[in-house]
Amino acid sequence: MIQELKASYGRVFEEALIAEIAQVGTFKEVPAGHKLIEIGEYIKGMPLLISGVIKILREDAEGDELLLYYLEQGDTCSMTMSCCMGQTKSEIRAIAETDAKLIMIPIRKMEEWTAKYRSWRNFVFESYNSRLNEMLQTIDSIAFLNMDERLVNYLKEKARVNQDAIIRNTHQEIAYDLHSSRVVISRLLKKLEQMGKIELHRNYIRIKNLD
Amino acid sequence: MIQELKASYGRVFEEALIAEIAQVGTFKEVPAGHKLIEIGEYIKGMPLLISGVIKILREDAEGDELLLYYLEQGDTCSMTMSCCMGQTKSEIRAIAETDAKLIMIPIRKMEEWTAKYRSWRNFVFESYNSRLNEMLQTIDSIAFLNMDERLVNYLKEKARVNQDAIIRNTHQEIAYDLHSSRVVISRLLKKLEQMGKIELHRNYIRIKNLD
DNA sequence: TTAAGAATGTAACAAAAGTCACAATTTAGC
DNA sequence: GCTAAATTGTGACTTTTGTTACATTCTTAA
Repeated sequence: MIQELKASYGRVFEEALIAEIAQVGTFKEVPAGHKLIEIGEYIKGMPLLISGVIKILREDAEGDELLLYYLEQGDTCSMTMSCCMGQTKSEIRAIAETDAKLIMIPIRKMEEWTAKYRSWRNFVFESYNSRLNEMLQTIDSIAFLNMDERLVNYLKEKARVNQDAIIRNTHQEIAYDLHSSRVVISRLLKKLEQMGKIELHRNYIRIKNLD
Repeated sequence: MIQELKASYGRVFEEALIAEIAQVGTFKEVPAGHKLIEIGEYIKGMPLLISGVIKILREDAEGDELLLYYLEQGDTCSMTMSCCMGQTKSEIRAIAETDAKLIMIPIRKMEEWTAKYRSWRNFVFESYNSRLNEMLQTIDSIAFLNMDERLVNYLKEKARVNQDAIIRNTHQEIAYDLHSSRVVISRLLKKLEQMGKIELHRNYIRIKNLD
């Protein structure tokens, strides 16, 4: 565990903190598709992502979903932090987008380390920061863009986090993430294909040029 | 200044911190409509809101606006914090919704107090927390609700923060906040009036019953 | 007092997104 | 192989939202 910690967080945390994390943290490996946190659940610990991608979703009362953002290597879940602090239930769902490795930190350590380690404070603040900015981007998308532009951004972002020009999703799954309907997504994807920007196949989409 | 600080933050901060704030903070009083922060500006200090209401807006490249949330007594601006930390430009615009009193804290004190005062740490975390949750609510509104429901929520929230059943705005101003068009808002307001939920007047709206 | 500007009301139309229905094709399990 | 389920394509239609145009009323400033 120490090696993986150092690889991902060696430049972020000081030695002493790394050692503490290795001592109290528990290593966890989850497969793609695994649900890490469900809406309404109480949080057991705070995750530090070592490798892989986690997607964070919001859901409304009717069960309609919306993709908020992705967590990548070196990220943690601010929502989780906020839940830990207030002892409240989770407002979001977290699902492994790819196979992922992470380290779970017990909640009680958070406050302790915030007082003790400057690097931990910076990490926590920067993390909150990134999440706030990602939320702003999400808001920009749904407030200011049409569905065709949101779809293009979605495909780009998904290709980026997975480092793969092939999007392995059905139209229905994409529709869920964007909180739209399958028919609408199929229609817009077909248009993108006709423009030569993507290639459509069953169960996957090849990105050719989305600029 | 000490009295006002104690009234708003006496139960939040310990004595020693209150004294420090009084020492290094500068008191500021601004009228309704005053612009506190503009998008792209660098932040000079961190505001602690003593009284009044501040509205936080997002704007896209074309200049289209969207109301994100309101800050009330006891709140601070997490966006500002995040900007201070990273030395980046502001992502949002802040405008006084009512006359407001606030105390500006120099940036350099933030990191110092985070290490020194437990109550400051809690305050900062809770503040980030509140803002994340408000952003989530904003996302819920624009992603999951139709404009008529968003309008009702807007009127309710505005009446709540101003503690006034009279909304002193033109339809155009409401349209800007909701990122819609004046005609659409007029149309929906007229419907609400016909349902007996509000009364329309020139330059103001009286809320009768929005439940 | 009067003209200009601001605010609101409203009809007609256009665009974006969602819904329904059903066909065609592929895949998986028996 | 065969059937059922999953996936995609598409036409027709509805709903929601936005746009354009213009009338009416109120306010303000010359």
